[in-house]
Parts: sequence; structure tokens; C-alpha cells
Amino acid sequence: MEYRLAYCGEGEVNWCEALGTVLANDEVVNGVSERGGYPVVKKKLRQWYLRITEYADRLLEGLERIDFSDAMKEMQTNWIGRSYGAEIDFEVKSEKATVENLRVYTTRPDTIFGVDFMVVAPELEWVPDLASAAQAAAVQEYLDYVQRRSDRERMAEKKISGVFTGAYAINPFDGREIPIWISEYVLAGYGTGAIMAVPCGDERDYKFAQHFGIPVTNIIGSHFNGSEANPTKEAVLENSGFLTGMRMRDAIGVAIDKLEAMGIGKRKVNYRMRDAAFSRQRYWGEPFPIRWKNGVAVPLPASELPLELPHVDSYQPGPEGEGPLANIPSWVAKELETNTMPGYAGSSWYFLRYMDPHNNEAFCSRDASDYWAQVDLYIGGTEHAVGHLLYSRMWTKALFDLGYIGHDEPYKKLVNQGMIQGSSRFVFRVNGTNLFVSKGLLDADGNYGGKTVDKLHVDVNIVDGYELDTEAFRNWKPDFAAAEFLLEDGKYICSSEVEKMSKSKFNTVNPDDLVEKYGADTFRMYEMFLGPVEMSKPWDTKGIEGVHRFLKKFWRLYMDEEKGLQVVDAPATAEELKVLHRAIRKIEEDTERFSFNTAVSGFMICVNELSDLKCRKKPVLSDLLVLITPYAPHIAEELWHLLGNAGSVLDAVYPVFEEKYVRESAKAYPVAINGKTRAEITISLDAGQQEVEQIVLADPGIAKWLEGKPPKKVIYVKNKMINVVV
RNA sequence: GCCCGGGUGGUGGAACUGGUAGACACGCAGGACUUAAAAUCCUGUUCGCCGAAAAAGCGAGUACGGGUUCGAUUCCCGUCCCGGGCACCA
Repeated sequence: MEYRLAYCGEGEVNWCEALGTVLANDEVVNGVSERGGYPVVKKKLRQWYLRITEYADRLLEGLERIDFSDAMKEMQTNWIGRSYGAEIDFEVKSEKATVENLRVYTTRPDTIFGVDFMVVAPELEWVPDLASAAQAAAVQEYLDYVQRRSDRERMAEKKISGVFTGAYAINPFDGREIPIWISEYVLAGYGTGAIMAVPCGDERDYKFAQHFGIPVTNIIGSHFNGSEANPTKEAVLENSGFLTGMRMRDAIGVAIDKLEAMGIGKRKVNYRMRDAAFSRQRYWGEPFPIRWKNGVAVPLPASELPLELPHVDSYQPGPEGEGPLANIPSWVAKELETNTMPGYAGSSWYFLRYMDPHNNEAFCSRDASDYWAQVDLYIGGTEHAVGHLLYSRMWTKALFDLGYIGHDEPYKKLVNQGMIQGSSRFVFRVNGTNLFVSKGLLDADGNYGGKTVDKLHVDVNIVDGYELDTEAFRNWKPDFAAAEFLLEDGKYICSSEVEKMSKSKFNTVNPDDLVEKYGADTFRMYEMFLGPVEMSKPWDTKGIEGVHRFLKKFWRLYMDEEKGLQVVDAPATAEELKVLHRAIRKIEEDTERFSFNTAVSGFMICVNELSDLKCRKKPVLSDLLVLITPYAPHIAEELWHLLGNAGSVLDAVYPVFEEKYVRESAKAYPVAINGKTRAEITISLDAGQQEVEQIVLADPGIAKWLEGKPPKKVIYVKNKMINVVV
């Protein structure tokens, strides 16, 4: 607060009167609470915000210095959404005349002569003042409709909706009267919450104009085909007053200069990202070290820190959407803030605390954070792209600026592991009732008898395949105790979806049973063998037997069930060393690039080959043991001791790859005719183009395909393939 | 709707930089060992055609439709489907 990083403002929350609480977006389904099915509306509450927008440019710049995937950088860049444009004030002509100006943000001031209508976000307070007497009822009806809609629904809406206010904006250059509309596709939180719509150049504006029959002005001549917007910047402007004849790209600056000179507009860099809402009306969260004195928020002095959550008997929400802390008389008496911090408060900097966990003076001493510095490798999913991973980057920059730490990016390298997904099950509740309808009874559009149906997650553990155990469902949660069911063929059938595995989706499975049955090494290796780390996939244990069999086979290289240790201290053959060193190379390469599934496959190939060779040689098997340690640490450690070593395998010297053991002198080349592989010919790796051509063309298997004709070209890629073009 | 990923045999996947598509496994089928089972081992397994069978051969094939290239799972354009995110799940 002292650095103006945090401030109070008004924010909209999902308010459920019946539950008396604020709900998260994913606790709201079809405008009703997931729990109980009660109506949810938007409500304005005082909230805390963090000024992350002040860091927007540095968050963009920092991306160039860190090792994140391009996709991740792209997501963060798009989320921050920096754009260059202008704010323009339009004079407003309305019946009430209480709104004098309409300020819009646009990246395309060059198209100002093509503005055919304005669109204002419905939630802006002064919107009702725009409405003419004739339009007042329609406007109010539309505002009520939007009030019931979640942001998520609004953004996903394909249908075009909106209403004319009855007011007009005046084009400052040609005096044209431009109708002002309201539509939910314009969001209050972006730009000024109002846009100038240019249907010939913007697809959404064009569709809106089409839908409501608004005439379209063409300012780009033949670049506009009359049936589709063209967002080009390269067209030469027509019908555009002082901009006519200019290329659009060049006209942008000219238009802004003119607007600035006239005092009705200015250059503006805009960000899509908004400041971060930082308060929650919940109990479980860090309390704010803030005391309210006569309506002014004052930070607690350091002597009163740390402020800890009070013990409570009940977690019931406080009055009027306040958090549970508002119910604690001792807390309220001290005039302490009753909101708490969100989950990302802690997750933004926990890794710093890990560096110095017992420090009672500071979150982390400067010495400790200088020593450990950045997180070298952070493994996390892309679902954190624009939340946690952005917040923690901002948090780190703030701490850096204040001198508490010496680096301004928290993570050096980020690897996005895929999510293990689960198969979720859903039940269908008729909106506003306690009636649950089996899947097969729903209409084609997912409704029941014309009524909206809420799709709710149900615990996979009380569903057998797709059939719900209705009795277990009634016992599952108090809300469902009185549930009634409409069955099909005597059964309640659920629908299913593959989603990320999550407690809130009730689709989690517990790995303990598998660890119990196969051991931790098998489980660990199986997870790695499943597929590339960065790929998401549904959890499935079908293949675990294979990994288990492999580890048993690996064990048998060293140990015989009856005769015990089989390893002999004898020199390895060239063949055995080749197998070993191929494995060393493969494991090293694959591990370096996080390709654990192919590394496991490499181990399997190596063990299969050594088994075939009946290799029992200690020099080979000892190195292999060290190699596999990161993948199967328990078995490795045990065999290490059985081999007679005193210390831990973790301290053993890691095997070094030596090229001399795997060197080959010839390769079996695939030979293709016109790109189709027809033969395999073994040729020395030293062979040159001419030599290869001779050998290939003399080959009877190839000659057959040439039918006596000379080839056009022979393409020879050393150590890869040979292609004969006929 | 917008942003970001992904789509390859019956299944998980491999092919790293445009160069033999299906490595390694699972499953399945057949066989060996066993009184039997488990465990283990061997053989086969993309689809279609040819063929008694084996071997060999031919054709098609990496979501779908086009394109670039001697050559495309890989690059380009378009479409469809699935997953993640969209600001109060963290």
C-alpha cells in the first residue's frame, strides 16, 4: 500500500442471495449456483486490487530473458495485450443531455470516417442516461438480461444481441450523427468500455451491422467486397475527408495528430490486462494487515505483524457479501479488514520462503535469496499461464524493486508438463428444481421439456460406468438428499467428458493402490513411459504391466531367484560395450531434452539386448545400474548394495559415453525410386556420390524398376537415404 | 467467441533438423515349459490385394480437403474434432 501497489476499488462479484455468499465463476452454472441451484446476480463490492498493469511493459520485456516455451510466451503476451491507438471523445446528442462526451479507444483512428455506430458496454453506470424515452424500456430490459449473464457466457455467446439507446455521437470531422448501441460483446474492463464500430473493416462490427440492418459505409473501395469485413491497413482511404488518398497505415498517425490538435483525442497505449483482483470474501486466505480508521485503510505497524487468522467456530459468510471474518466480534472490534487474500498470494512467492524457512525476521534473507537466486527449473502446467505464472513474475519484480531480492524474474526455465486428465461424470438437474433427468431423456439441445438443465459434476466413484448409484448420490451431499430422479430403463445414465483431473471435478483417482501392488519404481517409470511430459492425457493404467515386467527382467540380469547374484567380474565384449554405450548416449540425450518416455524405451531395448547376449559382466551391469538410478532409484540402490558396494548409488560416478564403442563403418541405406522405398543396400559410410550411384544403379533390385531408362537424378543424403528420380 | 496446444495401428506412443511411418510397450492370437496355474520364453499382429501356406510381391495409409518438394506425420492454406485458459479453482 505504501508503494501504491495495492488499492481499493469497486468490483463485481457473483452474488447468491439464497446462499448468502459470493461464488467463483466455476461455481455458477446457467446463472444459478451449482450448489442448490439458486439465482446468482452480479453485485458490486469494495475490493482490493494489485496494480499489475504498471508492470505490463516489464512483464513483456522479461519474456525475452527467460526460457519459456513459445506457446507460453505467446499466451502471456496476448493476455497482456499491448496495443497502440488513440482515445477519442465524441460529442453526444441525447434527449436527457446528461452525458456530454463518449470516449472510445481505438487502434484504428484512420477509419474514423467509416464509423457507422458506437457500442457501449452495458455495465457502465451512465448507460441508462443515454436512453431516449422511446428506447428506455428496451434498454432497461437489455440491462436486466446482461445482469444475469456471466462474463464467460457473454464471451462464448455466438448470437448477436444489443439495443439502440436512442442517443447519437457526432463525428467531429463531418458532423454525421452516429447511433449509440449497447451490446454485451463490448466489455467494460477493456479500454474505455466503448468502441467506434467500423463494419467495413472489423468482422464483429460487420456482423453486428448485418444483424441490426445498420447501413455500412465503405471507406476502402474495392478492398471491401460488401459481404465480409476487411481489416487491412494497406488500402488507400476513400470517402475520408482529410485522410482521403492516404494509405491506412500512414493515416493512423495523421488522424491522431489532428485529433490532438483539436483537443478531442490523444495517443494511447492500451493493455487488455486488468489490475489483479486481490481480495476474497472467504476465511481461508492470508488476512490483510490493514486497519480501517474512519473509512481510511491504514497498514498495521511492523510491531503488530504477523497478523494471523483468528480461530473460528463457523465459516459462515458475513452479512451483505462480506467474508466470514466479519462475523468475528474481536476482529471487527479492532477494525481489521475482513477480506482475505486469494490463493495466488502465497503461490506468488512461496519458493522464496523455501530458501530460508526458519527466518523469523524476514520472509527470506537477502543472503539466502542471493545464494539460491532464480528457480532453475520450474515444472508446471499451461493452465497457470495467465494466472500464477504471471502473478509470481509481477511479485518478483516488485520485491526486486524494493531491494529484497536480487533478481526480477522468478524462473529461469519453465517446462510445461501435460495434465493427467480424468474422465468426469455429469448429472442433469432441471433448472430451479431438485429433479435429475437421465441423459437419454434430454432434448437434442440438452434441455428437458423446454426447461434449461444444469449440468453438474458428480463423483466418479458413485457412478458405475455411466450408471449413477442414486442412493449413494443422495447421501453424497446434503444438497442432494431430497433429489428426485427421472430414469431411463430403470437406470440413471450420466454423461462423461475428459477433463483435467481435479478435486473440484470429482474425477480423481488415488495412485496408492498401484504403488502398493507394483512398487514406487514401477509407478514412477510408468508415468514417464506414458508419453511426452508436455502432453496431456487421460489417466489409464493399462500399460503398467509392461513396465513392471521390464523391471523384473532388469532384476534378473543381476539376480537369479535361486542362485542369487549372477554378476561376474570379467571384461566385456565389444558387442556388449556397444549395447551399453548406445544406451548411455540415448539416456543422456533423452534425459537432457525431457524425453523420458523414449529414455525408458531405451532402457528396455538395452535390457532386451543384454538378456539376449546373456551378459553378466560387471563392467557393463554396474554402469547400467548407475544409468537407471534416476528412473528406478529403489531397485538401483538395492542392487548397488548386492553388488558389494558400500556407499549409496547416488554417489556413484555417472557413466561417460565413448564414441569408439558404437562406431559403424557402413549403413544399410533405404533406396527409393521416386520417393517409394524399393530396396535396402548396405554401403560404406565413406562412399561419395559417384560411388553410390554406381552401386545403386548396378543393383538388380533397382535395375528392375528403371526398365532400362537412365535415371534423371540420384539423391544421396549421407547416413540417411538414397532416392532415384526416374 | 477469443488465445494456446493436440489428432499416427485395437490401445499408450516412436520417427529429435523434410529422408525406411508404426521403435518400445499394452492388448490379442498361436506355441513352449507345467498335472494345472502363476511366472518366464518363442512366433505373429497397420489395412487391403495375390496366395493352400510360407516366402516374396503389389496397392493404400499419420483427422479431413488442397498445395510446395526428388521426397511431407514434419512446411504452407482451408475445414472438422478433442483438451487447456478466458481474470473468484489454484
